Amino acid sequence: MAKTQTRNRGDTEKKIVQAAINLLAEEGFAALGVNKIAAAAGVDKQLIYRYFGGTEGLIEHIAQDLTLWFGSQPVPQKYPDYAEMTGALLEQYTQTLRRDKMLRHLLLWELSDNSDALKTLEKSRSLMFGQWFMQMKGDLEPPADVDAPAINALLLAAMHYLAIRADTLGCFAGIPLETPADWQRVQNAAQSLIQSVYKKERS
Amino acid sequence: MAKTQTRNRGDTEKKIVQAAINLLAEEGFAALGVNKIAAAAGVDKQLIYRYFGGTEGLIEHIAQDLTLWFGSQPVPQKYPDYAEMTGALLEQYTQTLRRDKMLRHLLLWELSDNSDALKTLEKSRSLMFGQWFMQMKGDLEPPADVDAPAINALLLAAMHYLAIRADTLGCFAGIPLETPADWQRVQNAAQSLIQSVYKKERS
DNA sequence: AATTTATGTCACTATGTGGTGACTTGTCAA
DNA sequence: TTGACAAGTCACCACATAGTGACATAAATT
Repeated sequence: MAKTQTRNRGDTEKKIVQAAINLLAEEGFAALGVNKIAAAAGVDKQLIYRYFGGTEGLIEHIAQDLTLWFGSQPVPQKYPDYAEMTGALLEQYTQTLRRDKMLRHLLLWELSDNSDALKTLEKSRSLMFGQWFMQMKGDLEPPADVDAPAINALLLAAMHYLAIRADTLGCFAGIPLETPADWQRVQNAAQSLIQSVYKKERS
Repeated sequence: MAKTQTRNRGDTEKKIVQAAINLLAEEGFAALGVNKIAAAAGVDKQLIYRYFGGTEGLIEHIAQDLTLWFGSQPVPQKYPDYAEMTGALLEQYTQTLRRDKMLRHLLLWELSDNSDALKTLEKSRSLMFGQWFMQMKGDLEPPADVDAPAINALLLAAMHYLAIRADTLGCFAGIPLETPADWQRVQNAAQSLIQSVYKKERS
């Protein structure tokens, strides 16, 4: 059989990182302490300090793993105009948001904590999102009389908030956020906003 | 001089509640522990257990104070149509959101915690907001072909997210959220969405 | 004035957290 | 085979948290 070592730094490092990611995905950032991570990894917490320099170092280390995690977005297509492209992007992104509990935990974490580790993590994630957007955008341009970046930010922000909120309250402003039908309604509302603001008049 | 008692349950109860509210306003819900509240109120924590039954009971007790706190919204006016009214409402609410750090802390708390106390707090706040909305709405009606409640929820959700996010990251999706000019841009984008979706065609 | 009630104070337990020094032991090279 | 270094283990510290029992004293009641 293969040479199985009882002591292997690389393996335990992976175990620690994986335990932290799982913990974040399942219980949220509040559970991300040295003790819990060590317990979840089946490892002494001393090793977290030795190999990563504590929780902060560990977070910085898993940042790249996380950004890669979210980098696996669907393939870009060609869209007829800016409105269609924005609509498709928002729809896709919202579905990802609804499926990936870890992403929601991460976004909530960004809202709650302002440590340096989180800032770098947000920065790289934001960068990767920007690249994805540019890829989908292609050479499409929004109408000159609307502030497309601000409008995109508004709609993304709304989806972020509603997705996080669905985990705890399950509704917002009288709009339920539980069933797929509930979310279809939200999606439709967002699409109507996009359509009307970008195609309000085709002179 | 007035009869000043050194021992007065009513006074210390008020001190405790006020300390909790101040703590929430300044440091957020993470600081809302029995120890910190007692220290801030200059009172032994034992009294918190005796009078309120611990932190949870205290939270339920201050819920009404908080809802009253946010109930002091500006006077409603008359607006020509639904779009104008919605726009004014969103603008007013966003300004409140930007000014009141405690409100932001409360909203973040609602996203992070799903205890029963928070649910009741959210419910009463939501109810009060609904009344305020109805008061501003009057007999105005949105166009029949748009899902106005969902659109309102989207825009409010966006503002919630951006307001909370401004406290930590200071920007979102490439849109800065620091200066009044930054926020004016966001407001303009929201207004353009409202205008276009409600007035897309006046056939 | 005496007594009872309730208000306030203190000390303490139990638990969890981040963090560190000292120790044993496996692994690999000389 | 032997020695050295790294990997892993354990015991501890200091601190903060929630929660409780026992006690002193001010205030109200008799």
